[in-house]
Amino acid sequence: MPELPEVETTRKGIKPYIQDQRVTKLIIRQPKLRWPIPLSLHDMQGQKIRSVKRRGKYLLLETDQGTALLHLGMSGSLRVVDADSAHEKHDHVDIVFANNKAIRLRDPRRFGALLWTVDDPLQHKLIRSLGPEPLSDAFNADYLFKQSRGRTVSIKQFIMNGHMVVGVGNIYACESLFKSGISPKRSAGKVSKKRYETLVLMIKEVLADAIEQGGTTLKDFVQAEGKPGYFQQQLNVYGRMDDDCLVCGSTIKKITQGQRSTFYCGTCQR
DNA sequence: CCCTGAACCTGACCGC
DNA sequence: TGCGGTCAGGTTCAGG
Repeated sequence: MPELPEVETTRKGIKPYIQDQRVTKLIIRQPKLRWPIPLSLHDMQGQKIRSVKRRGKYLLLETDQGTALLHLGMSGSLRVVDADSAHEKHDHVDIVFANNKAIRLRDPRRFGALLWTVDDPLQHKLIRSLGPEPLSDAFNADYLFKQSRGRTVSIKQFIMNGHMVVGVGNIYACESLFKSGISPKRSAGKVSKKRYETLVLMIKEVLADAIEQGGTTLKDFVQAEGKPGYFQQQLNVYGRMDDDCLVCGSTIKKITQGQRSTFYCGTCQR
């Protein structure tokens, strides 16, 4: 489910409820996520949330004693609920706060993660080697062009690689390439500098627009307060196989790249 | 280092 | 209604 805009939407949604709030209780109904939830996470109890940050698709809940790292995987969502409200299937964790609110992690497929680190979270193994934030100045055409030289992978898989740039998942990779007029099949190493200029701009534009719209709700993404996102109304190619291209009218195609579906317009994208 | 494909897991949907 | 196959918004890891 969640790419960067959905995670950022979630971050913004939970922050007002938990910033400076003290964790009173941790309820772990299912510890088996991508990795087991560590017992040390209980050290979070009694701590105040000092900041609610995001790095790539990871949420960082910082306290004085350590930081919770939270990833939503493919099917995860976080909602703010009343602490005593009834949980449903796949509601694996509640982090309960002194204000009687809780953030509740639901993740049917359990590809998400919830970890605890007492060290600098940015130096954590999973975070350390991540590429730049797509909306930062560090993510620019010079950088991406240099990284791409000599690489034979498709441009689509290249921009989805979190070590190159974080946060660009399957939907927004497809959409950014469409807006850039670049074929998803082209080798990353053969894309010109000029086209990387465009691509970087389009990635930034698509992600920023999606954040403004509260993310994309395909089936079950919800914001922290339970509302869906609205960016799906602006999708040009994702999920539109056999539909007409909104720009040129030709038929949108679907192929598989790196075990993921890619949607594109063979006329607009070269 | 680079690339590819398996693995992790559940649920929805489709065709028979 | 049931059954099997396919697909799904992510990422790590093993092997070549």
